[in-house]
Amino acid sequence: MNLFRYFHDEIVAALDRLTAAGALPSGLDTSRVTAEPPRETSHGDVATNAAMVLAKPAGVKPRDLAEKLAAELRVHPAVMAAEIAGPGFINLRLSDDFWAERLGDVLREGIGYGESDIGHSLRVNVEYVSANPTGPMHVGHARGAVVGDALASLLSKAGHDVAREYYINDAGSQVDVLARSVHLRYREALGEDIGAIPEGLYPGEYLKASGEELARLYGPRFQTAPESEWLPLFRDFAVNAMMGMIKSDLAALGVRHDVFISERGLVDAGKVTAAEQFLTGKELIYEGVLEPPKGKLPDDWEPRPQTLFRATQFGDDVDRPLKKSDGSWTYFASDIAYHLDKYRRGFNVMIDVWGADHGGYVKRMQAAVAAMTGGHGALDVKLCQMVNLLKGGEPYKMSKRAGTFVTLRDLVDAVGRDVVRFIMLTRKNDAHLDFDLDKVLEQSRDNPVFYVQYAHARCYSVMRHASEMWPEIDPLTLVPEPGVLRRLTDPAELALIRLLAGWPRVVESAAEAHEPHRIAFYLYDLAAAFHGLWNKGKDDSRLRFLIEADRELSVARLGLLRAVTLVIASGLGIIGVEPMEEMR
RNA sequence: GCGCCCAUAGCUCAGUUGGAUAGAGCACUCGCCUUCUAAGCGAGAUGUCGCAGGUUCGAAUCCUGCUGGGCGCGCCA
Repeated sequence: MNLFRYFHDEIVAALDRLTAAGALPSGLDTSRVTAEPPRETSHGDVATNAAMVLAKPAGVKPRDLAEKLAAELRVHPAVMAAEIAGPGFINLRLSDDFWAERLGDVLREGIGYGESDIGHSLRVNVEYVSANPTGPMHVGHARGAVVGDALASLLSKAGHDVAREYYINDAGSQVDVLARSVHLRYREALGEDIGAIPEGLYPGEYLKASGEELARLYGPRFQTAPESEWLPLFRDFAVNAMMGMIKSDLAALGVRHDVFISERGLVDAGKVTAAEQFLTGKELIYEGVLEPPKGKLPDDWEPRPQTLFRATQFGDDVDRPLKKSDGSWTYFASDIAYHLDKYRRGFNVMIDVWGADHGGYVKRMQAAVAAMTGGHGALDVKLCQMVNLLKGGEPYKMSKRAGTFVTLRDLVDAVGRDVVRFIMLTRKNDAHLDFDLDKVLEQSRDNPVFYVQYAHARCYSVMRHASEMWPEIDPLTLVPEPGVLRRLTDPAELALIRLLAGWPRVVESAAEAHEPHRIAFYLYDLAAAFHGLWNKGKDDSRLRFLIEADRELSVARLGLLRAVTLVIASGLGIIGVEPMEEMR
């Protein structure tokens, strides 16, 4: 239950009653009425702007409307007080019983607490990673991988039917370069001295294994053969090998995809041609010559007729080419086909997670989606900014001399999957992220991964103690009676309950905004509130969780602890991090 | 030159889709602390929300124009 959604509905119902009683004119638009947590907790539990938003259309003064609405809301059994404040806010204070019931919700619903149906099982397609199959993934890919994976989990939790996709760019010239690079390694494996890797080919050592494998499979058969005889064969082999490596790296990060779509597969199936014909049928394609970019003219620029898509009709700055001069499709053309394919597979909502260096590509893709779906499909692109690797506060130098760079696998091996995943969500996706290899392993409050994990582990520690103290109690399945939970009356305890009760709203709003980082920030806040309560117990022994002389109060507090573990585990589940029960 | 993203406390960043007196951590100052798990706790101070206009009951948030930084700009993906 999202209690703010609940009270929003209660407020609208109260307004309807006022309308029915003739106190308000009929036909008021209540779409701008909100029910939110007040910024200042001292203002109460739920604040609504209803009186301010409706005063003008209703032709009454905000405070007069607020008085009537507040009186109506006070009738609600959970509303202890409805106060009018500021320019016309109504602040609701909810009863302790109400909060005890919300805590009961957490305990009854367990790990599923916070799940929502706002997605209405609508299908959403999240495409992420989609790294070129030409080499191992680097640190930058890790961010997109985590953001996409967590976003997919988040949308799922919010009630969407989510597909996680990876688009394999295996049709462009880059994979031909890959094939040639592997052919060189193949000759090397056959005993040739290949010398330095020529400019323009991939120099990485990781291609040696593929070269050796091909040498075993084919012997010297293609050693001096013309390119046309081996290129497709070597290309497919190498792409497969690279995808195997990428999938294994992703598995190390705990990132998974439901579907892998091959660009070449789309081309071979004629889907790019079909997309072009579809757009041609809408008269959105023409042969034309583009203006050169102003200010910065490429050296070899010359006017050239091209097959262009009328992107400008859909908000882009210029029309965009679909074909290269050799007649093959541009990446854009096959990406249009890919997104049309997604749409035809039933995804009206598409989310792509890209690196920020692809930012200039967003408008044309959205233009294409708008054109192909007649405005019925929506594409949201999440651009992930760069990750700066640091060590001890200093930039972490990659060793170019050795030809190595920091791969995703290196990173996971160095600090662990869970750390990588959590840290990647400690900034919103469009902000630069500093990743300090030392700091993320620190055991301190500055390290959010540790701080959240430690809160979870501390709860388990107390629950273990409780089992020793009262062997008949199972803290892991405990659901205390409402009357017992009502014994939680300390302001710090109630604040923690309020935070827990806010979890469903966090899930919903983060899902609506497509912003998984909000989950990480919420978990940090929750951990801080829990640690704060713990620390109060140091000063005041009456606030310790377990009080041997008061079993009932201890049971209530064990319920609170269990709720904390459930919500933390639920949030970490979205991020893809394993909650720890012990941190020794 | 054009487009997109960003600009919030000394530092690193949140800011609930337009709400009330803009928050947290670090650093700083002053106290306390040897534990239900140690990786500390409490209190204090900190702002031209880049600048200038506009929209309205109300703007860090939306619009316009500047300034500064990042990314991109026809056959790479």
